[in-house]
Amino acid sequence: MKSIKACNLFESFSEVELEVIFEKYITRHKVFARDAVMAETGSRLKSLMLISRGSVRGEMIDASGKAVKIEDIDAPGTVGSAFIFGNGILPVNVVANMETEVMYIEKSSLLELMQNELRFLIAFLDLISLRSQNLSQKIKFLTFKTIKGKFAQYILQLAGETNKTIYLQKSQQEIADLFGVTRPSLARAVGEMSNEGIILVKRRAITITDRGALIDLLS
Amino acid sequence: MKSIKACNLFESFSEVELEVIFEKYITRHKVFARDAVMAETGSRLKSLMLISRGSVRGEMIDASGKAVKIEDIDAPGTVGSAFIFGNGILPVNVVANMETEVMYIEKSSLLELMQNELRFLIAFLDLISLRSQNLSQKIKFLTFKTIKGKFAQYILQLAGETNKTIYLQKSQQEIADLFGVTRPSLARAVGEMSNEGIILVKRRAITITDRGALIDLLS
DNA sequence: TTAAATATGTAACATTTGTTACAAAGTTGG
DNA sequence: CCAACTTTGTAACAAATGTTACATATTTAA
Repeated sequence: MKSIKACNLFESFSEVELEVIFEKYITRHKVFARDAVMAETGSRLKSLMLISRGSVRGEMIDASGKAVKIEDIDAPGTVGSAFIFGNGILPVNVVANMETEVMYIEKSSLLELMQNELRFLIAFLDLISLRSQNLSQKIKFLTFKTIKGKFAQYILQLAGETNKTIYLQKSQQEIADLFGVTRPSLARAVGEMSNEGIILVKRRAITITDRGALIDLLS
Repeated sequence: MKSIKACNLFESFSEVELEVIFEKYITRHKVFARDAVMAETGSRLKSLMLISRGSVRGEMIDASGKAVKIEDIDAPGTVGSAFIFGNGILPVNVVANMETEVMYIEKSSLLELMQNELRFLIAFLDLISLRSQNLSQKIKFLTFKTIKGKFAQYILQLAGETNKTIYLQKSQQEIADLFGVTRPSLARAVGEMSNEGIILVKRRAITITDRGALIDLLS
């Protein structure tokens, strides 16, 4: 119960209200083992999945059968909010990263809740809107043409307006995966930016020495 | 009136019903000249914009001030459906591609309509969900590594399991934008696939001659 | 119908990124 | 402390994509 309250969807509801909602609308829940496929690409979603414990990933499968991770969603979170409406077709496989517990709310129940509870309507609209906004941000990021541009964007974002020195929290490999590039290519780009005097690199500590040049790399 | 009916949002409503909605909720409208900025990055949206005539584009401005077109929205369409909720901050400049007429519906009116009219609620959820799904698809294409792979994915999806010949509904430039590549690069990739005997290209008509090779390109 | 605008096909060359391989620097567990 | 492992730095070469330019085909508008 605490776990679904933690989902943004329900944060405005009291314990008592949640009790009622839970009784009325959460008709089933399920526990999946690590690496279990919880929902398959191409299937039609009939219920929203509330992740109350654990973590899942969305994987896209290309026609050759290779899996590509698109995103992770950890508890407490929701899966499928943007796919239960529209055409309803799930574009990813949803796979459990670890033992994961899921509660289901039927689409009809969602509509009922939205019509009866303005708070829920607003929370749901906020949820899918935020998701949309995150996707937009990700596209902006993927659209940066060069690796240097991506890295410039990345460290400028970490540094904010004023900071000069930041410490990378991810390994080169993880950052490369985030950018959709290879690790040596990222290392080379960082090395060149260092040689050009734009940044000062000491392993994971990055000092910005020429913010203007970094900004130029964005365009 | 006809023009707002054409928006998916209102297609289930009769002329008479629309008349009432129009009177009650459309409190202002405005005409913008070509290249006029209709809404600015960072502003807080208070109303949904219904494009009843013309065409607009969303432009992102990077830190160096350069504009990058993210998408076009033609009449009849809506602007801001995914940004009026969530944090409410518009991430793009909305600019008129030509003389464009816009009608506004306040956020509060939207909520009222959604609570009172199930058809409208579903139409709005469908609208923002479809948008989300389009963004997901774009990310999918941006993530495929080679242009040939992207194009293979694209036409396999259009062709389905059985079709051999498809007709591209978008121009090379539009497809290139979707992929995040340049138009000549896309043309070259398509030309090479044609030379390799994988597909047969006659302008926008594409015939799949070697489905196996297409699938190999995905990995 | 014709001129203008738009879309497509193609080419040469520059740039960026991938691939592969290895060395050096750091980290971890015994 | 040491050995095994991981992460980072670097290089040479291959492959993919971008850039620029122009010709040709098609569509649109006058």
